[in-house]
Amino acid sequence: MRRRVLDVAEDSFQARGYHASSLGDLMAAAGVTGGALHHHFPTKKALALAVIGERVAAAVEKTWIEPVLAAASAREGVRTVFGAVAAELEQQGYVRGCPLNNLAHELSLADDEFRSALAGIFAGWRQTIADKMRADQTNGGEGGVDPDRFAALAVAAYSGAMSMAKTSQDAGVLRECLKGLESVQPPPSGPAARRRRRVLVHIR
Amino acid sequence: MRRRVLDVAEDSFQARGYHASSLGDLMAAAGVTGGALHHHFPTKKALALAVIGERVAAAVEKTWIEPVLAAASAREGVRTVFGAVAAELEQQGYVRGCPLNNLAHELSLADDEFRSALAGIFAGWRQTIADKMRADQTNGGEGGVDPDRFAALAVAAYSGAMSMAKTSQDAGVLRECLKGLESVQPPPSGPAARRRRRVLVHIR
DNA sequence: GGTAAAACAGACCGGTTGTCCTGTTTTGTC
DNA sequence: GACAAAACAGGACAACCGGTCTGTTTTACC
Repeated sequence: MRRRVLDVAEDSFQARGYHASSLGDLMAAAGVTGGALHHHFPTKKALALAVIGERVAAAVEKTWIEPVLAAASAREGVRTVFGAVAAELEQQGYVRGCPLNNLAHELSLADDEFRSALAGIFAGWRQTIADKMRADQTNGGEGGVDPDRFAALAVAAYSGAMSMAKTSQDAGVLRECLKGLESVQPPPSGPAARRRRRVLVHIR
Repeated sequence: MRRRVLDVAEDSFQARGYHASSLGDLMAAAGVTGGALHHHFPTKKALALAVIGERVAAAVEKTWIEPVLAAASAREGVRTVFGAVAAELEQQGYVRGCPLNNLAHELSLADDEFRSALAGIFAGWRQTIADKMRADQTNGGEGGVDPDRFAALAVAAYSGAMSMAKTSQDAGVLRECLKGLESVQPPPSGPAARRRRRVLVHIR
């Protein structure tokens, strides 16, 4: 029963947002009475906090963290996720946006508990990519590019691309941004640049 | 009077969002009676449409379009805007996010009129950067990088960085992403590059 | 300075929202 | 099978929301 409420809430929060999702609608959609809902989630805020902590975090984990960790490199992981998400969106024909971003925009200024919960997910997401790239570098690959910088850019590009994709209802911008991300190379400054590039070619 | 309402609405929509801004609050904050408000904006939706068309578009124009057009190059324009916004946010000590993005997330799935109005602003923004870079290229500068690709990435990176900055209440990620963007270089040409690219595509 | 339209005032209403409260049923445990 | 705790049912309610309505005042123009 608790799970049913969470399912419906997760879906409705993404499709309509937090404020536009009334508890009445959620109750009807989940087939749950007011008493039952209030038992598991005393307030609407508690419900949202649960959705963020249990569902949104899990979605990021499944969509991003796991594929990145499983990939051959950070770069490859980013490429894989962008491609997979773009393909999924194109197949389903509409774009509802990134659950994390959607809630982050609506809630992070409204309440500090919301904000820190969402910020934690963002931080973990970035750190996974950065750590992965650091591992790549100690393994001899991926010269020059700053891991934290790359991770921040990858997450920002994804989030921003999803915003535009949602607004234009067209996933094409995701592919555009991925191609742009592919062009992120270590800055060709000084003689070190040539060496780096050689290394990059080498390991492939 | 109409201007006063728009001022207050613009501010409240950015600080609290559309749904969380009640007309009662807006009336009180603007010192306007219900009748006056209803005279200028028959519905709340009409008010939001006016805010988007007159204020949000103008904000993007002033923050992005004008500086980019005035800059020596598209790249330089992007650099300038990122720096200026980061500096402004750091000075004021809090982050309310990008007005366009905030409303885009909350409204683009709710109503198609909202959606297309917001999508138009996004499109104009991207096109300005892309056109600027095309001009750079015909003037001999900026080789290799695809203008549309760069524009999409710049806008996405900015939007996404603002999302994270808003969620973490820290503008630092903006500077990180700018540094990442600086590393966007035309893909190295030559046999080595071609080989690498082939491998990358193959993996997908 | 008369007049029509626009601008504004302020009360009002139906509907909805989130929350709370009192019972009833189910579950787990000795 | 007694019994306490958790799970659930369902109504009640006070606050609030957006929208509408009827008047009054200001403005613009001939």
